[in-house]
Order: sequence, then structure tokens, then C-alpha cells
Amino acid sequence: MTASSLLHRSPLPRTFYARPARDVAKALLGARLLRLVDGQRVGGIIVEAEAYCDSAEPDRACHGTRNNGQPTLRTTVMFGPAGHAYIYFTYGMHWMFNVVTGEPGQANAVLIRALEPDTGEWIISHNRRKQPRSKWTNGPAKLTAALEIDNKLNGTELFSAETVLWIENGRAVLPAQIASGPRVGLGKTPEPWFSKPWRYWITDNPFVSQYR
DNA sequence: AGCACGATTAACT
DNA sequence: GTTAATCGTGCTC
Repeated sequence: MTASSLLHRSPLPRTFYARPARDVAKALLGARLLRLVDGQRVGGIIVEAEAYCDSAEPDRACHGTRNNGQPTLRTTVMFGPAGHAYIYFTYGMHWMFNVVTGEPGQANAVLIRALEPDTGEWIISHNRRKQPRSKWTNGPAKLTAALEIDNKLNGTELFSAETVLWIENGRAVLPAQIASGPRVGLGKTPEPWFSKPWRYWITDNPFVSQYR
């Protein structure tokens, strides 16, 4: 393998993201999330994702619904154009990676919850040392730690030619292999939002997050 | 100005 | 199964 092939990028186009979050979440299963770290590609196959703010009525689980549905310093990117990275800090220590979907002015987004690592695994193993490979990227904050994704990448254009963070075509996933269920970690979110089946994952994939 | 909690994780018992 | 870690955000007073 040559040095130039290591740097090759073929990101999904902006138009891939410009549709409802649930459609994007399902289409992302099997795609490969990649991050350039010290000139090396690091990442894996997306195996679990959740849709937020994808309904006519305000999704009470969605950050974009807070502050009376108006953008804040934190959520501005969510309200912007599709194909950008919305990255936020939570629980005092964790970063979460989302892709912005839909039309500008709406706060649609998809949370990437788990990857099957397949690229630059020596870098992932360093970032996730002390953990077994099965737990390197099987959770939303685990994968950001593994791929060195933090606030410096908030707002990144995932489709630009020079991006250091992008998603490309990966593995084919048939509709029959996609499972769905309620989103994880919604806490006090009221019904019906608590139970909306807007979490999608690849059936039987061992890197899907474990706990509820 | 103060406060409760979060789109979680790892290390406990 | 239970709990500490750790702090920015949005909401209430």
C-alpha cells in the first residue's frame, strides 16, 4: 500500500445527508466513518445510529427542541445545512458525534452510536488501551475517544475534499438486516418520544452498544 | 446567581 | 446491579 492510498478520501456527497434523519440513519448502516489522525485513516463500519428531531411535532428528546426550539450556542450547527458534524460534550467528560441532516432551519440530526473497527486499528487500540477490541467502539462516547473526535471538529463539512472527518461507502446492508427500537439514554423524556423506534442497528452485529 | 441533570462509561459489589 | 466521575447547558428563582 502506498502513502497516497492511505490518504485517499471519497466522502459521501452533501446530498446524501439532505433528507429526513431516519432515512439517513438507516442509509448510514454499513457505511464507513473515517478520521484522519497523523495522516492515517482511522475508523470503522457504522453499525448503530439514532434519528433526532425527525417529526412534525417537536421531538422532546432532541437538543434542538430546547430553548423553545430556537438555536443556542451549543445547537447552532444542528440548525444549519446537512452534512456537517454536530459534536457536543456531555456528562462532564464525553463527546458525542452526530451528522446534521434535512433542510437548513430544521434541527435534524443522526447520532452515531457504534462502529465495527476496521481501519487504523493500531491507533484505536492506543486510544482505547486497557479495553478489549469488542469494547473499542461499541458506544457513542467510546467511538469518539477511539477516533479522537472532540469539539475542535464541531461543524466540520463531512463532504469536503480536504476534510479530516468523513463517511464513505462501506459494506452492503440489506433492509432485512436492519433492526429498530427505542432510543437509548433518554432519561426523563416523556412519551411518545421516549418510545419512538428511531434507533437502528445491524442485526446480530457484535459491536452494537450493549446496555439500555 | 444557583442548580439539576444529561443522546455515558468504567469500575465497582 | 449500583455508583462515581465531572462540567456545560438551559431552566428556575
